[in-house]
Amino acid sequence: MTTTPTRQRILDAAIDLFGARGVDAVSLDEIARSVGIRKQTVLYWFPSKDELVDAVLEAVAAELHVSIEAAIRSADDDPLDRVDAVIEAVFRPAVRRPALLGLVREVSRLPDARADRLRQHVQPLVDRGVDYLRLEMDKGRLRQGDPGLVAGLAYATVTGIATEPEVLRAVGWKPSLADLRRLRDELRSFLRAALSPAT
Amino acid sequence: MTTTPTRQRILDAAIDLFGARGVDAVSLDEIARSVGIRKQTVLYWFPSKDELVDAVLEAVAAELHVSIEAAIRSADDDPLDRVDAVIEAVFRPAVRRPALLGLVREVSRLPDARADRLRQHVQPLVDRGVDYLRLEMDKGRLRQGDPGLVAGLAYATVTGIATEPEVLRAVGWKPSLADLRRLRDELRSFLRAALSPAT
DNA sequence: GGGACTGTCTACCACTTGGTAGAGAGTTCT
DNA sequence: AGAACTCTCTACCAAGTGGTAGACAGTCCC
Repeated sequence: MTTTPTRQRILDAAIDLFGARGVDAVSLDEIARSVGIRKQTVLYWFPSKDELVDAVLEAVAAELHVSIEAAIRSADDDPLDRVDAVIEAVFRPAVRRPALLGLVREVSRLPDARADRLRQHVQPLVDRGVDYLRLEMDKGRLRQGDPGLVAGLAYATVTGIATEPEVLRAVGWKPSLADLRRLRDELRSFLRAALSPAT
Repeated sequence: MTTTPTRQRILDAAIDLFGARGVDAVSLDEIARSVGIRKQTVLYWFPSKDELVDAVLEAVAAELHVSIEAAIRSADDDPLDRVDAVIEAVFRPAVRRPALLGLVREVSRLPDARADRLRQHVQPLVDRGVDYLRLEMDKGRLRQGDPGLVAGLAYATVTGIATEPEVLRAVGWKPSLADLRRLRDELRSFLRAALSPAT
């Protein structure tokens, strides 16, 4: 039998639930129920809720890391094309699993200690991205600005739009495949315009 | 005596706590404690937690509405200047009270019924904004695009950056007054570039 | 003065939370 | 065969949740 092992099933369910409604609002009982086991089995695999949260965040970070890394490597030299590739890399898994980016947002309400630990994990990726932006700005292939803040703003745009379906509904957007494509294209134009060098 | 009335003090505390940590993670007991009263007094003013949440959301929506409305009226004709003014209008109250935009984000995890009600409340403002963008796009004073999605993206950028201090810390930003100004200026350039008509 | 009203409180209640203790069934090792 | 190990379970528990009932003091109106 190749049934997914219990641990992984718990992790999957936790990603979806935590991402959709927040860590605090989801109980171990609810996670267990959605997997079809008892809460105590959850606590067997993850000795406490805190450790489950850690494991979930690490898994998500790793998944996005791999996806982004691959996108950058396969894109060609132009920095705007690379930005496109990263958007694509973040968008695809997020569509398959809408809760994923919601989880990223959960980080901002984590206790400091855990947030620090997670940031250390992601910091090298961030630093490389920022260095890259600075380099391309110097070359004149991206609009001048503070590379760190520009990176933060681009990130905010992508995660913001992906995690606030309410906003999109307010402007008449529906979660269909066609509208999803429209959104992706518009996001691409938006960021290209925001990042293109002044003419 | 002109001490703030109890009801208002409860509302203020609830805005801060809900905004910082989410509606689900904050108990009535905690709100009461932070005001210096008992939970039952909270329940006297707001018959249930749900009604408190409603009141909090409505108060925040009203505050932002007024602030944005005033900013638009006082800005001059150029659409990019008006966008600047709106950013300023959203930024200033958000700095004075960091939890404010966090609360806006809470909307996306509200039960549908409540979210709908709140959206109805804000819909006219949104519609006017989108119509305005469309008009200026037609005049060629803003970059062409889907006005609704562009509005959503700009909104996502502003609220995203304001509600994710973790991200900013990762790129070396500190919550000082000088850095705050740098952030505001960078946000302004970013959105100007994203919205300016193609040359 | 006496009743109605207002605002805050204490005392509970049923329910849910994260977590502990340990039983019991299968499997693996020797 | 039997010991050790792995996994899932039932049975609890203390603490906290949103909410109800009603006592009590002060003020206002007649």
